[in-house]
Amino acid sequence: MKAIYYDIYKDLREKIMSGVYPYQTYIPSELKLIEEYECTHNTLRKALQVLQMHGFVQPIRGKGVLVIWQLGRRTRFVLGDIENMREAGERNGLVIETSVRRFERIVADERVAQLTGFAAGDELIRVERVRRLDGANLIFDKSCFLASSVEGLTPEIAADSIFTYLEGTLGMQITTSNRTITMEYATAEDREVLDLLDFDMLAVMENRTFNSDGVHFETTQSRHRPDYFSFLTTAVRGY
Amino acid sequence: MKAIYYDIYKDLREKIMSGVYPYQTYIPSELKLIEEYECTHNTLRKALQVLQMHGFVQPIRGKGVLVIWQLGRRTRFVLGDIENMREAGERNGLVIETSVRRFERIVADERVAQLTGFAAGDELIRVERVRRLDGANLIFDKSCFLASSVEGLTPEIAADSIFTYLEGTLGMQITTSNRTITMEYATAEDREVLDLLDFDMLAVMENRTFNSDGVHFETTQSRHRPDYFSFLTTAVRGY
DNA sequence: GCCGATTTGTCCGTATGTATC
DNA sequence: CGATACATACGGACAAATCGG
Repeated sequence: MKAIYYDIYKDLREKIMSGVYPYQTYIPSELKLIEEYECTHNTLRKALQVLQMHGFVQPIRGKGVLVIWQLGRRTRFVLGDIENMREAGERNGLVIETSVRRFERIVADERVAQLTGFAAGDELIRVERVRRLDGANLIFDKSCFLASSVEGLTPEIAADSIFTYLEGTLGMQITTSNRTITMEYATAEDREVLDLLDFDMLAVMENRTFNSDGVHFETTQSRHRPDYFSFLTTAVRGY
Repeated sequence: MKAIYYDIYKDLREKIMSGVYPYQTYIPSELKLIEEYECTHNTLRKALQVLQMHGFVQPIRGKGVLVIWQLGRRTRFVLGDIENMREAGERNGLVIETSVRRFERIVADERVAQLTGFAAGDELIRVERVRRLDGANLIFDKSCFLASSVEGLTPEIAADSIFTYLEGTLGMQITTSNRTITMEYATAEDREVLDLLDFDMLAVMENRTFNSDGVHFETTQSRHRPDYFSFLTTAVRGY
Protein backbone atom coordinates (compact mmCIF):
# COMPACT_ATOMS: atom_id res chain seq x y z
CA MET A 1 0.00 0.00 0.00
CA LYS A 2 2.03 2.94 -1.24
CA ALA A 3 -0.74 5.52 -1.34
CA ILE A 4 -0.22 8.79 0.50
CA TYR A 5 -3.63 8.76 2.13
CA TYR A 6 -2.92 5.34 3.55
CA ASP A 7 0.32 6.51 5.17
CA ILE A 8 -1.54 9.42 6.70
CA TYR A 9 -4.23 7.06 7.94
CA LYS A 10 -1.67 4.81 9.58
CA ASP A 11 0.09 7.73 11.21
CA LEU A 12 -3.11 9.16 12.64
CA ARG A 13 -4.26 5.73 13.79
CA GLU A 14 -0.96 5.20 15.59
CA LYS A 15 -1.30 8.57 17.31
CA ILE A 16 -4.78 7.69 18.48
CA MET A 17 -3.84 4.25 19.72
CA SER A 18 -0.79 5.54 21.55
CA GLY A 19 -2.74 8.28 23.23
CA VAL A 20 -1.28 11.32 21.44
CA TYR A 21 -4.87 12.12 20.47
CA PRO A 22 -6.89 10.86 23.46
CA TYR A 23 -10.48 9.63 23.63
CA GLN A 24 -13.09 12.39 23.32
CA THR A 25 -10.65 15.06 22.17
CA TYR A 26 -10.44 16.64 18.74
CA ILE A 27 -7.56 15.95 16.42
CA PRO A 28 -6.05 19.00 14.67
CA SER A 29 -8.23 20.59 12.01
CA GLU A 30 -8.02 19.70 8.34
CA LEU A 31 -6.11 22.89 7.65
CA LYS A 32 -3.41 22.11 10.18
CA LEU A 33 -3.13 18.50 9.09
CA ILE A 34 -2.84 19.57 5.46
CA GLU A 35 0.15 21.67 6.41
CA GLU A 36 1.61 18.91 8.54
CA TYR A 37 1.33 16.22 5.90
CA GLU A 38 1.82 18.56 2.94
CA CYS A 39 -1.11 17.18 0.99
CA THR A 40 -4.40 18.51 -0.26
CA HIS A 41 -7.79 18.68 1.30
CA ASN A 42 -9.10 15.69 -0.64
CA THR A 43 -6.20 13.41 0.16
CA LEU A 44 -6.42 14.14 3.85
CA ARG A 45 -10.16 13.60 3.77
CA LYS A 46 -9.70 10.17 2.30
CA ALA A 47 -7.44 9.26 5.21
CA LEU A 48 -10.00 10.58 7.68
CA GLN A 49 -12.69 8.56 5.97
CA VAL A 50 -10.77 5.34 6.49
CA LEU A 51 -10.12 6.33 10.08
CA GLN A 52 -13.83 6.86 10.60
CA MET A 53 -14.73 3.58 8.97
CA HIS A 54 -12.63 1.72 11.48
CA GLY A 55 -14.36 3.40 14.36
CA PHE A 56 -11.48 5.59 15.49
CA VAL A 57 -13.00 9.02 14.93
CA GLN A 58 -16.28 10.81 14.43
CA PRO A 59 -16.08 13.94 12.30
CA ILE A 60 -18.53 16.62 13.38
CA ARG A 61 -19.36 19.39 10.99
CA GLY A 62 -18.44 22.82 12.23
CA LYS A 63 -16.57 21.46 15.20
CA GLY A 64 -13.86 19.04 14.36
CA VAL A 65 -12.88 15.40 14.24
CA LEU A 66 -13.49 13.67 17.55
CA VAL A 67 -11.61 10.62 18.76
CA ILE A 68 -14.05 7.91 19.83
CA TRP A 69 -11.65 5.00 20.13
CA GLN A 70 -10.71 3.73 23.54
CA LEU A 71 -8.65 0.81 24.72
CA GLY A 72 -11.07 -2.05 24.93
CA ARG A 73 -11.27 -4.49 27.76
CA ARG A 74 -9.31 -7.42 26.42
CA THR A 75 -11.11 -10.71 26.20
CA ARG A 76 -9.36 -13.99 25.72
CA PHE A 77 -9.14 -14.02 21.97
CA VAL A 78 -10.33 -11.21 19.77
CA LEU A 79 -10.91 -11.36 16.07
CA GLY A 80 -11.41 -8.26 14.00
CA ASP A 81 -11.56 -7.08 10.44
CA ILE A 82 -9.48 -8.96 7.92
CA GLU A 83 -6.93 -10.79 9.92
CA ASN A 84 -5.52 -14.28 9.82
CA MET A 85 -4.84 -16.55 12.77
CA ARG A 86 -1.21 -15.63 12.98
CA GLU A 87 -1.98 -11.91 13.15
CA ALA A 88 -4.80 -12.40 15.62
CA GLY A 89 -2.58 -14.56 17.79
CA GLU A 90 0.21 -12.01 17.80
CA ARG A 91 -2.16 -9.18 18.59
CA ASN A 92 -3.57 -11.13 21.48
CA GLY A 93 -0.16 -12.15 22.70
CA LEU A 94 -0.79 -15.86 22.19
CA VAL A 95 1.13 -18.59 20.43
CA ILE A 96 -1.11 -20.59 18.14
CA GLU A 97 -0.13 -24.09 17.10
CA THR A 98 -1.79 -25.47 14.01
CA SER A 99 -2.14 -29.11 13.08
CA VAL A 100 -3.43 -30.23 9.73
CA ARG A 101 -6.05 -32.92 10.05
CA ARG A 102 -7.01 -33.30 6.44
CA PHE A 103 -5.58 -32.16 3.13
CA GLU A 104 -7.10 -33.43 -0.08
CA ARG A 105 -8.21 -32.51 -3.56
CA ILE A 106 -11.90 -32.85 -4.29
CA VAL A 107 -14.42 -31.92 -6.95
CA ALA A 108 -17.38 -29.98 -5.65
CA ASP A 109 -20.66 -31.86 -5.89
CA GLU A 110 -24.04 -30.21 -5.47
CA ARG A 111 -23.98 -30.47 -1.70
CA VAL A 112 -20.51 -28.96 -1.33
CA ALA A 113 -21.38 -26.24 -3.83
CA GLN A 114 -24.43 -25.36 -1.81
CA LEU A 115 -22.44 -25.21 1.42
CA THR A 116 -19.46 -23.27 0.18
CA GLY A 117 -20.81 -21.03 -2.57
CA PHE A 118 -18.54 -22.57 -5.21
CA ALA A 119 -19.97 -24.03 -8.41
CA ALA A 120 -20.56 -27.75 -8.77
CA GLY A 121 -17.66 -29.22 -10.67
CA ASP A 122 -15.06 -26.79 -9.30
CA GLU A 123 -11.81 -28.41 -8.27
CA LEU A 124 -11.15 -27.63 -4.64
CA ILE A 125 -8.51 -28.24 -2.01
CA ARG A 126 -10.15 -29.24 1.23
CA VAL A 127 -8.14 -28.47 4.35
CA GLU A 128 -9.08 -29.12 7.93
CA ARG A 129 -6.97 -27.63 10.68
CA VAL A 130 -7.03 -27.55 14.44
CA ARG A 131 -5.78 -24.49 16.33
CA ARG A 132 -4.23 -24.96 19.71
CA LEU A 133 -4.02 -22.06 22.19
CA ASP A 134 -3.34 -22.02 25.91
CA GLY A 135 -2.73 -25.75 25.85
CA ALA A 136 -6.09 -26.72 24.41
CA ASN A 137 -7.57 -27.37 20.98
CA LEU A 138 -9.97 -24.48 20.65
CA ILE A 139 -10.66 -23.81 16.99
CA PHE A 140 -11.52 -26.20 14.19
CA ASP A 141 -11.14 -24.74 10.70
CA LYS A 142 -12.75 -26.43 7.73
CA SER A 143 -11.64 -24.72 4.54
CA CYS A 144 -12.15 -25.12 0.83
CA PHE A 145 -9.84 -23.33 -1.60
CA LEU A 146 -10.29 -23.04 -5.32
CA ALA A 147 -7.50 -25.32 -6.53
CA SER A 148 -6.56 -23.14 -9.47
CA SER A 149 -5.94 -20.18 -7.16
CA VAL A 150 -3.69 -21.92 -4.66
CA GLU A 151 -1.35 -24.01 -6.79
CA GLY A 152 1.65 -25.23 -4.85
CA LEU A 153 -0.18 -25.39 -1.55
CA THR A 154 1.07 -28.22 0.63
CA PRO A 155 0.13 -29.58 4.05
CA GLU A 156 3.35 -28.09 5.41
CA ILE A 157 2.33 -24.62 4.27
CA ALA A 158 -1.17 -25.16 5.66
CA ALA A 159 0.38 -25.89 9.04
CA ASP A 160 2.19 -22.59 8.90
CA SER A 161 0.10 -19.81 7.40
CA ILE A 162 -1.81 -20.18 4.16
CA PHE A 163 -2.50 -16.49 3.87
CA THR A 164 1.12 -15.56 4.28
CA TYR A 165 1.88 -18.01 1.49
CA LEU A 166 -0.83 -16.68 -0.79
CA GLU A 167 0.06 -13.06 -0.26
CA GLY A 168 3.78 -13.51 -0.02
CA THR A 169 4.74 -16.29 -2.38
CA LEU A 170 1.87 -16.27 -4.85
CA GLY A 171 1.47 -12.50 -4.74
CA MET A 172 -2.27 -12.78 -4.33
CA GLN A 173 -4.14 -9.84 -2.90
CA ILE A 174 -6.97 -10.57 -0.53
CA THR A 175 -9.63 -7.91 -0.64
CA THR A 176 -13.21 -8.60 0.34
CA SER A 177 -14.46 -11.05 2.91
CA ASN A 178 -18.12 -11.78 3.59
CA ARG A 179 -18.70 -13.16 7.06
CA THR A 180 -21.52 -14.93 8.80
CA ILE A 181 -21.51 -15.63 12.50
CA THR A 182 -23.87 -18.19 13.96
CA MET A 183 -24.04 -20.72 16.76
CA GLU A 184 -24.28 -24.44 16.18
CA TYR A 185 -24.41 -27.61 18.18
CA ALA A 186 -21.12 -29.42 18.44
CA THR A 187 -20.96 -32.54 16.30
CA ALA A 188 -19.32 -35.81 17.23
CA GLU A 189 -16.39 -34.73 15.08
CA ASP A 190 -16.08 -31.43 16.93
CA ARG A 191 -15.97 -33.30 20.20
CA GLU A 192 -13.33 -35.62 18.88
CA VAL A 193 -11.13 -32.84 17.56
CA LEU A 194 -11.53 -30.06 20.10
CA ASP A 195 -11.13 -29.89 23.86
CA LEU A 196 -14.71 -28.91 24.44
CA LEU A 197 -14.98 -29.48 28.19
CA ASP A 198 -18.73 -29.56 28.75
CA PHE A 199 -19.66 -27.06 26.07
CA ASP A 200 -22.22 -28.40 23.65
CA MET A 201 -22.37 -25.44 21.28
CA LEU A 202 -19.82 -23.64 19.13
CA ALA A 203 -19.42 -20.18 17.67
CA VAL A 204 -19.21 -20.67 13.93
CA MET A 205 -17.77 -18.03 11.66
CA GLU A 206 -18.06 -18.59 7.95
CA ASN A 207 -15.79 -16.57 5.74
CA ARG A 208 -16.06 -16.23 1.98
CA THR A 209 -13.02 -14.49 0.61
CA PHE A 210 -12.42 -12.80 -2.72
CA ASN A 211 -9.07 -11.85 -4.17
CA SER A 212 -8.27 -8.71 -6.14
CA ASP A 213 -9.43 -10.41 -9.33
CA GLY A 214 -12.90 -10.76 -7.86
CA VAL A 215 -12.49 -14.52 -7.69
CA HIS A 216 -14.14 -16.22 -4.76
CA PHE A 217 -11.25 -18.51 -3.88
CA GLU A 218 -11.88 -19.52 -0.29
CA THR A 219 -14.67 -20.51 2.04
CA THR A 220 -13.67 -21.31 5.60
CA GLN A 221 -15.81 -22.37 8.47
CA SER A 222 -14.13 -21.68 11.80
CA ARG A 223 -15.65 -23.51 14.71
CA HIS A 224 -14.68 -21.89 18.01
CA ARG A 225 -15.09 -23.04 21.56
CA PRO A 226 -17.49 -20.42 22.89
CA ASP A 227 -15.49 -19.18 25.86
CA TYR A 228 -12.64 -18.17 23.58
CA PHE A 229 -14.68 -16.52 20.90
CA SER A 230 -14.94 -12.77 20.61
CA PHE A 231 -15.57 -10.81 17.45
CA LEU A 232 -15.26 -7.04 16.98
CA THR A 233 -16.63 -4.89 14.22
CA THR A 234 -17.56 -1.30 13.54
CA ALA A 235 -20.51 -0.14 11.49
CA VAL A 236 -20.77 3.42 10.20
CA ARG A 237 -24.07 4.83 9.12
CA GLY A 238 -24.26 6.24 5.63
CA TYR A 239 -21.38 4.15 4.40
CA MET B 1 -29.04 11.63 3.12
CA LYS B 2 -29.39 14.03 0.24
CA ALA B 3 -25.96 13.58 -1.27
CA ILE B 4 -25.73 12.68 -4.94
CA TYR B 5 -23.25 9.88 -4.38
CA TYR B 6 -25.62 8.25 -1.94
CA ASP B 7 -28.49 8.23 -4.44
CA ILE B 8 -26.20 6.67 -7.00
CA TYR B 9 -25.10 4.10 -4.44
CA LYS B 10 -28.68 3.17 -3.65
CA ASP B 11 -29.59 2.89 -7.32
CA LEU B 12 -26.64 0.63 -8.11
CA ARG B 13 -27.30 -1.48 -5.03
CA GLU B 14 -30.92 -1.95 -6.08
CA LYS B 15 -29.83 -3.00 -9.55
CA ILE B 16 -27.45 -5.57 -8.10
CA MET B 17 -29.94 -6.95 -5.64
CA SER B 18 -32.67 -7.22 -8.26
CA GLY B 19 -30.40 -8.97 -10.71
CA VAL B 20 -30.00 -6.23 -13.32
CA TYR B 21 -26.28 -6.58 -12.70
CA PRO B 22 -25.84 -10.28 -11.88
CA TYR B 23 -23.21 -12.04 -9.77
CA GLN B 24 -19.77 -12.26 -11.41
CA THR B 25 -20.57 -9.80 -14.19
CA TYR B 26 -19.14 -6.32 -14.63
CA ILE B 27 -21.26 -3.26 -14.13
CA PRO B 28 -20.91 -0.53 -16.80
CA SER B 29 -17.61 1.35 -16.78
CA GLU B 30 -17.04 4.57 -14.90
CA LEU B 31 -17.32 6.53 -18.12
CA LYS B 32 -20.72 5.13 -18.98
CA LEU B 33 -22.03 5.55 -15.47
CA ILE B 34 -20.82 9.14 -15.40
CA GLU B 35 -22.91 9.80 -18.48
CA GLU B 36 -25.89 7.92 -17.07
CA TYR B 37 -25.90 9.71 -13.74
CA GLU B 38 -24.56 12.99 -15.09
CA CYS B 39 -21.95 13.44 -12.43
CA THR B 40 -18.18 13.55 -12.26
CA HIS B 41 -15.58 10.88 -11.85
CA ASN B 42 -15.05 11.62 -8.17
CA THR B 43 -18.69 11.54 -7.22
CA LEU B 44 -19.26 8.25 -8.96
CA ARG B 45 -16.16 6.81 -7.34
CA LYS B 46 -17.47 7.67 -3.93
CA ALA B 47 -20.64 5.74 -4.68
CA LEU B 48 -18.60 2.77 -5.88
CA GLN B 49 -16.51 2.93 -2.74
CA VAL B 50 -19.59 2.60 -0.56
CA LEU B 51 -20.81 -0.23 -2.74
CA GLN B 52 -17.51 -2.01 -2.30
CA MET B 53 -17.51 -1.50 1.44
CA HIS B 54 -20.79 -3.28 1.73
CA GLY B 55 -19.49 -6.24 -0.17
CA PHE B 56 -21.49 -5.77 -3.34
CA VAL B 57 -18.70 -5.21 -5.83
CA GLN B 58 -14.99 -5.67 -6.34
CA PRO B 59 -13.32 -3.09 -8.57
CA ILE B 60 -10.49 -4.56 -10.60
CA ARG B 61 -7.96 -2.25 -12.11
CA GLY B 62 -7.84 -2.38 -15.87
CA LYS B 63 -10.87 -4.61 -16.13
CA GLY B 64 -13.94 -3.24 -14.49
CA VAL B 65 -16.16 -3.38 -11.44
CA LEU B 66 -17.25 -6.92 -10.70
CA VAL B 67 -20.43 -7.87 -8.86
CA ILE B 68 -19.60 -10.26 -6.01
CA TRP B 69 -22.90 -10.17 -4.17
CA GLN B 70 -25.21 -13.13 -4.38
CA LEU B 71 -28.52 -13.88 -2.76
CA GLY B 72 -27.58 -15.44 0.53
CA ARG B 73 -29.06 -18.56 1.97
CA ARG B 74 -31.56 -17.10 4.38
CA THR B 75 -31.29 -18.16 7.96
CA ARG B 76 -34.00 -17.58 10.47
CA PHE B 77 -33.09 -14.09 11.54
CA VAL B 78 -30.28 -12.09 10.03
CA LEU B 79 -28.72 -8.99 11.46
CA GLY B 80 -26.48 -6.76 9.44
CA ASP B 81 -24.75 -3.43 9.59
CA ILE B 82 -26.57 -0.63 11.36
CA GLU B 83 -30.11 -1.75 11.62
CA ASN B 84 -32.67 -1.70 14.37
CA MET B 85 -35.04 -4.50 15.32
CA ARG B 86 -37.89 -3.11 13.32
CA GLU B 87 -35.81 -2.91 10.14
CA ALA B 88 -34.31 -6.34 10.68
CA GLY B 89 -37.74 -7.81 11.30
CA GLU B 90 -39.16 -6.29 8.15
CA ARG B 91 -36.24 -7.44 6.06
CA ASN B 92 -36.64 -10.96 7.39
CA GLY B 93 -40.39 -10.92 6.91
CA LEU B 94 -41.12 -11.34 10.60
CA VAL B 95 -43.34 -9.48 13.01
CA ILE B 96 -41.50 -8.63 16.20
CA GLU B 97 -43.41 -7.91 19.37
CA THR B 98 -41.57 -6.02 22.06
CA SER B 99 -42.43 -5.94 25.74
CA VAL B 100 -40.73 -3.63 28.17
CA ARG B 101 -39.60 -5.42 31.28
CA ARG B 102 -37.84 -2.58 33.01
CA PHE B 103 -37.63 1.16 32.57
CA GLU B 104 -35.85 3.24 35.17
CA ARG B 105 -33.50 6.10 35.73
CA ILE B 106 -30.20 5.25 37.39
CA VAL B 107 -26.84 6.82 38.11
CA ALA B 108 -23.88 4.83 36.85
CA ASP B 109 -21.69 3.44 39.60
CA GLU B 110 -18.23 2.02 39.00
CA ARG B 111 -19.53 -1.39 38.04
CA VAL B 112 -22.06 -0.09 35.53
CA ALA B 113 -19.48 2.30 34.12
CA GLN B 114 -17.10 -0.57 33.61
CA LEU B 115 -19.73 -2.68 31.89
CA THR B 116 -21.21 -0.03 29.63
CA GLY B 117 -18.33 2.31 28.86
CA PHE B 118 -20.10 5.31 30.39
CA ALA B 119 -18.46 7.37 33.11
CA ALA B 120 -19.31 6.79 36.76
CA GLY B 121 -21.85 9.39 37.80
CA ASP B 122 -23.56 9.61 34.42
CA GLU B 123 -27.34 9.67 34.57
CA LEU B 124 -28.69 6.78 32.55
CA ILE B 125 -32.02 5.34 31.49
CA ARG B 126 -31.96 1.60 31.90
CA VAL B 127 -34.34 -0.28 29.65
CA GLU B 128 -34.85 -4.01 29.41
CA ARG B 129 -36.92 -5.40 26.60
CA VAL B 130 -37.97 -8.81 25.40
CA ARG B 131 -38.42 -9.48 21.68
CA ARG B 132 -40.98 -12.03 20.60
CA LEU B 133 -40.77 -13.68 17.17
CA ASP B 134 -42.46 -16.77 15.79
CA GLY B 135 -44.41 -17.13 18.99
CA ALA B 136 -41.43 -17.32 21.33
CA ASN B 137 -39.39 -14.90 23.41
CA LEU B 138 -36.07 -15.03 21.62
CA ILE B 139 -34.10 -11.88 22.32
CA PHE B 140 -33.44 -10.10 25.60
CA ASP B 141 -32.18 -6.54 25.22
CA LYS B 142 -30.55 -4.78 28.15
CA SER B 143 -29.89 -1.17 27.25
CA CYS B 144 -28.49 1.91 28.91
CA PHE B 145 -29.06 5.33 27.35
CA LEU B 146 -27.44 8.56 28.37
CA ALA B 147 -30.41 10.33 29.97
CA SER B 148 -29.49 13.75 28.61
CA SER B 149 -29.54 12.42 25.05
CA VAL B 150 -32.93 10.74 25.18
CA GLU B 151 -35.15 13.22 27.01
CA GLY B 152 -38.81 12.43 26.62
CA LEU B 153 -38.29 8.70 26.28
CA THR B 154 -41.15 6.70 27.80
CA PRO B 155 -41.89 3.01 28.25
CA GLU B 156 -44.50 3.32 25.51
CA ILE B 157 -41.91 4.55 23.05
CA ALA B 158 -39.51 1.84 24.15
CA ALA B 159 -42.16 -0.75 23.31
CA ASP B 160 -42.39 0.68 19.82
CA SER B 161 -39.02 1.70 18.43
CA ILE B 162 -36.54 3.82 20.35
CA PHE B 163 -34.41 4.46 17.30
CA THR B 164 -37.33 5.66 15.25
CA TYR B 165 -38.11 8.05 18.08
CA LEU B 166 -34.54 9.29 18.40
CA GLU B 167 -34.06 9.79 14.68
CA GLY B 168 -37.56 10.96 13.90
CA THR B 169 -38.78 12.97 16.86
CA LEU B 170 -35.53 14.08 18.46
CA GLY B 171 -33.74 14.48 15.14
CA MET B 172 -30.72 12.63 16.40
CA GLN B 173 -28.36 11.12 13.88
CA ILE B 174 -26.91 7.73 14.68
CA THR B 175 -23.50 7.27 13.13
CA THR B 176 -20.94 4.88 14.51
CA SER B 177 -21.58 1.63 16.28
CA ASN B 178 -18.89 -0.56 17.83
CA ARG B 179 -19.96 -4.16 18.17
CA THR B 180 -18.71 -7.15 20.10
CA ILE B 181 -20.10 -10.63 19.60
CA THR B 182 -19.49 -13.31 22.19
CA MET B 183 -21.18 -16.35 23.65
CA GLU B 184 -22.27 -16.56 27.25
CA TYR B 185 -23.98 -18.98 29.54
CA ALA B 186 -27.63 -18.24 30.12
CA THR B 187 -28.36 -16.79 33.54
CA ALA B 188 -31.35 -17.55 35.72
CA GLU B 189 -32.82 -14.28 34.50
CA ASP B 190 -32.35 -15.26 30.86
CA ARG B 191 -34.17 -18.51 31.53
CA GLU B 192 -36.99 -16.68 33.22
CA VAL B 193 -37.41 -14.13 30.46
CA LEU B 194 -36.73 -16.11 27.30
CA ASP B 195 -38.13 -19.33 25.88
CA LEU B 196 -34.81 -21.08 25.88
CA LEU B 197 -35.94 -24.68 25.35
CA ASP B 198 -32.88 -26.66 26.39
CA PHE B 199 -30.28 -24.17 25.23
CA ASP B 200 -27.86 -23.21 27.95
CA MET B 201 -25.85 -20.61 26.03
CA LEU B 202 -26.71 -17.36 24.29
CA ALA B 203 -25.25 -15.30 21.50
CA VAL B 204 -24.51 -11.90 23.00
CA MET B 205 -24.05 -8.83 20.87
CA GLU B 206 -22.92 -5.68 22.60
CA ASN B 207 -23.41 -2.43 20.78
CA ARG B 208 -21.92 0.93 21.71
CA THR B 209 -23.49 3.65 19.65
CA PHE B 210 -22.35 7.21 18.98
CA ASN B 211 -24.49 10.00 17.58
CA SER B 212 -23.37 12.66 15.13
CA ASP B 213 -22.08 14.79 17.98
CA GLY B 214 -19.63 12.05 18.88
CA VAL B 215 -21.50 11.37 22.10
CA HIS B 216 -21.58 7.77 23.21
CA PHE B 217 -25.26 7.68 24.13
CA GLU B 218 -26.18 4.01 24.11
CA THR B 219 -24.84 0.65 25.13
CA THR B 220 -27.09 -2.32 24.45
CA GLN B 221 -26.50 -5.93 25.17
CA SER B 222 -28.69 -8.15 23.01
CA ARG B 223 -28.96 -11.71 24.25
CA HIS B 224 -30.15 -14.04 21.49
CA ARG B 225 -31.32 -17.61 21.59
CA PRO B 226 -28.62 -19.30 19.53
CA ASP B 227 -30.77 -20.98 16.92
CA TYR B 228 -32.16 -17.63 15.84
CA PHE B 229 -28.92 -15.73 15.79
CA SER B 230 -27.14 -14.89 12.57
CA PHE B 231 -24.87 -11.93 11.96
CA LEU B 232 -23.53 -10.75 8.62
CA THR B 233 -20.66 -8.41 7.95
CA THR B 234 -18.22 -7.51 5.21
CA ALA B 235 -14.60 -6.61 5.66
CA VAL B 236 -12.61 -4.90 2.93
CA ARG B 237 -8.86 -4.95 2.91
CA GLY B 238 -7.07 -1.62 2.74
CA TYR B 239 -9.97 0.29 4.20
C1' DG C 1 -30.25 37.73 16.83
C1' DC C 2 -26.83 38.64 13.39
C1' DC C 3 -22.45 38.31 11.24
C1' DG C 4 -18.08 36.56 10.30
C1' DA C 5 -14.48 33.11 11.15
C1' DT C 6 -13.67 28.26 11.49
C1' DT C 7 -14.39 23.55 10.25
C1' DT C 8 -16.28 19.71 7.95
C1' DG C 9 -19.06 17.95 3.61
C1' DT C 10 -19.84 17.64 -1.24
C1' DC C 11 -18.74 18.31 -5.90
C1' DC C 12 -16.35 19.74 -10.02
C1' DG C 13 -12.53 19.56 -13.47
C1' DT C 14 -8.06 18.03 -14.54
C1' DA C 15 -3.82 15.40 -14.53
C1' DT C 16 -1.14 11.38 -13.99
C1' DG C 17 -0.23 6.54 -12.73
C1' DT C 18 -1.04 1.56 -13.22
C1' DA C 19 -3.05 -2.65 -14.83
C1' DT C 20 -5.47 -5.20 -18.47
C1' DC C 21 -6.39 -6.50 -22.97
C1' DC D 1 1.98 -0.21 -28.51
C1' DG D 2 -2.37 1.90 -27.95
C1' DA D 3 -7.01 1.88 -26.02
C1' DT D 4 -9.60 1.07 -21.99
C1' DA D 5 -10.55 1.14 -17.11
C1' DC D 6 -9.66 1.81 -12.40
C1' DA D 7 -6.53 4.55 -8.66
C1' DT D 8 -4.63 8.49 -6.74
C1' DA D 9 -3.83 13.27 -6.22
C1' DC D 10 -4.23 18.24 -6.99
C1' DG D 11 -6.68 22.71 -6.73
C1' DG D 12 -10.72 25.25 -6.48
C1' DA D 13 -15.56 26.26 -5.25
C1' DC D 14 -19.53 26.39 -2.47
C1' DA D 15 -22.67 24.43 1.16
C1' DA D 16 -23.71 23.48 5.97
C1' DA D 17 -22.94 23.47 10.82
C1' DT D 18 -20.77 25.59 14.85
C1' DC D 19 -19.07 29.13 17.74
C1' DG D 20 -17.86 33.57 19.56
C1' DG D 21 -18.24 38.49 19.54
